[in-house]
Amino acid sequence: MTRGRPGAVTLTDVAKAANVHVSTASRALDPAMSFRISAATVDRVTAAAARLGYMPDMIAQGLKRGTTTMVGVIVPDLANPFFGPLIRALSEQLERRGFVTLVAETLEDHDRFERTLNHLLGRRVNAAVTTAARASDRDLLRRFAERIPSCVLAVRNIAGSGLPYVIQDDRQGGELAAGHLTELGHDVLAQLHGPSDTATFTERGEGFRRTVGAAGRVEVSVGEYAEGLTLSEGKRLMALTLDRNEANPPTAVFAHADLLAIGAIEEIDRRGLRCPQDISVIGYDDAPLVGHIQPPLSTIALPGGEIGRRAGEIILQLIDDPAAQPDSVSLPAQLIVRSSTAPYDRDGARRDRTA
Amino acid sequence: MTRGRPGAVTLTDVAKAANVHVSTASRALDPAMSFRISAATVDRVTAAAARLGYMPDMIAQGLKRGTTTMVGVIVPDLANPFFGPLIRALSEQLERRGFVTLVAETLEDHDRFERTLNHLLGRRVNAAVTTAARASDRDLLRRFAERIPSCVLAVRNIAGSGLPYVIQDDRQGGELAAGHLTELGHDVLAQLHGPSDTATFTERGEGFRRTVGAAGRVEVSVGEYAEGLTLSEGKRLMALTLDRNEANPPTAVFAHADLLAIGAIEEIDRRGLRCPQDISVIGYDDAPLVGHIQPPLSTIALPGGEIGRRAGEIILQLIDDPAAQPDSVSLPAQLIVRSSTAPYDRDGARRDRTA
DNA sequence: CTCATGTTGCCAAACGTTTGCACGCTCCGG
DNA sequence: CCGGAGCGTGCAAACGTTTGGCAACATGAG
Repeated sequence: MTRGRPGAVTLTDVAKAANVHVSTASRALDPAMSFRISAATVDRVTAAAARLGYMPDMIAQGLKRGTTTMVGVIVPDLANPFFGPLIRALSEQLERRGFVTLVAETLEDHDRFERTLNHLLGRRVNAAVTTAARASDRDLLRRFAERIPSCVLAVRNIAGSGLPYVIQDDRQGGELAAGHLTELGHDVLAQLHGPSDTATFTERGEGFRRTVGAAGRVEVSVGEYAEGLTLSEGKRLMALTLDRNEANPPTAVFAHADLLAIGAIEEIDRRGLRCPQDISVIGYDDAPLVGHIQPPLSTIALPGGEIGRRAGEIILQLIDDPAAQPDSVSLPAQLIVRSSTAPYDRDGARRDRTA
Repeated sequence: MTRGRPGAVTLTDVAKAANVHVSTASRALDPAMSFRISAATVDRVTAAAARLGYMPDMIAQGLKRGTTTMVGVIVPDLANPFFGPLIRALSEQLERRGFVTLVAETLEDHDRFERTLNHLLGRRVNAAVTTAARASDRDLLRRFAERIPSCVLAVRNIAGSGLPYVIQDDRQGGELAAGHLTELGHDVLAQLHGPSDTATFTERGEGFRRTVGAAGRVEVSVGEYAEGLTLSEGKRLMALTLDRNEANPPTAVFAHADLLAIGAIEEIDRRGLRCPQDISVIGYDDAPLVGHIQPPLSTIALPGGEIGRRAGEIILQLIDDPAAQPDSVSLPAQLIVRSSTAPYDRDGARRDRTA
């Protein structure tokens, strides 16, 4: 016995009402098939369907057609405002073609990532885009990609996965951040590093480190990574950075995410220091609202909407032609200077230190 | 012919590998049914399933069982950071029981809301929670609720829908805002009103208006509503409020959402006025980060996470027992005073006005 | 009048599961 | 030794669709 929704009107009901066979009804309602059916019949069926309020059962349809018109999107953290615009752009893009979006969160946890992937697999999604992949997920991802018609990586690329991606040039982002800070005259800098094991962040880190080195400045490091892109991790890392470098404190820090940056500023405030006068902080993402925080955050713009949109395009392209080899895209990074970064004030700093 | 995923291993494959009938395999793998099957067989089937990497097809399962273990969640605007924590709490709650979350966005648009509902209906979701319902959606919602086993309204209640809800006492929220502002000595106040036709906002408006009236203060109104909870709408409404009340400008405004408040502050800045010295602004939601903006936003806390969690609980309760009459909940509002509201400075204001 | 041709709609199988029913076996008491 | 109980398993129908194949019928040409 089935627990079918009471009152659910099925195609059979429509067919009966229109006095045709269910298969005829099916074809009449399918624009791609209705050419085989006489106009009169099509009208009759359409009318009956409308009258009864027929609504195709996507589940049955999915079973038969092998396509569920669902796409999964995996993000690390739904509470990070950066992902809102990304998800929106993506689902807007897909909705136009009748696809619906399944969102899931990993919280940077490998097991959780795997569970999520399995979930999507079991639900036979037609496509998936993940913004949460880490290097250790590579094999997982490959097995996964074999069984999902189209997968794309967004924001975070995984080398050797063979999957198309839509990312930003993270190295360039790191370089931009470093360039900005060194131009402001900062001599000792630090990074608040995003989760290890993720190309996105190692690239940012690399780009930054090299540029700082090339400029003859010094980077102090605590060798710790954020475990998530959250305020509290930002505070923690900032505290660590300050505590472990009392002898030679950095005057500028590059946080790999806006949320980390804001947490860092909070910690700076808590210690009675000021941003940007005592310490400049630059973030990454240009998430919504960060231009309004105190102080308005300088950051590297990572255009979530654009990324979502492009990822959607690739998905669609792949769905139309599974054999297509879509071009991956790497967007240029863009520096946004606001007020959380300021020139290094040698005298001001000295004054504070001796006060 | 089917376009089934290549390499998808089905229950039939498992059964074959374990030398049992497919029905036996099905039972062996279902904890609720496996008591009818001998331990040896269960082991054999489980082993085979593991070996082959079997993964049940939720689509087929959904078709047969009439349950898809999907729940839809409808929000007005994914770019509003308020909803992140809500969605997270909800999906965390549901994930534990194997449900997966479908998110959709309405952008405050009735047609879009209807399309979304139909989508969810067609996909046979087991439950839905909407945070985007408006009064004009009531009938739609009722028809919908008849066909979805469990529906709950979150954040926004719809009178007469008969659906359980998880909201906040919005009237009290409005009262709190008004109380705070009048206590600070403001004599002429204004509201930046959320979308019309939505109880949530009319309640907030009512609560505010009455309290202001009871305190003998005056509320100037532009009779316009925000069309969405966005920065730009906040700017627009604030500009309107200032332009139309040049003779008697408000010194304090109550925005029905943090995003509106931030937009308002932006407009205030743009005009060379200062918040809170010239105009106090209080928001609503206590969305992530608003405590960090400039100036730190006073607001009424609307606990998204808590609401999501409670909505999840109700959903689960309803799923376990469709006849249950779950208790709706109305959370108390809480005033969060930060720095965007300040005492009315008669002299300062007069000085500015005559300057 | 017949036959090729084309149109229209019906039949039935299939997608991968679940589940009521019945079958066959073992065991045990009478 | 028979009969029923009880257990484990297999059979087949069903969930709501889609679709290849075919039957039925009409049309027009030879």
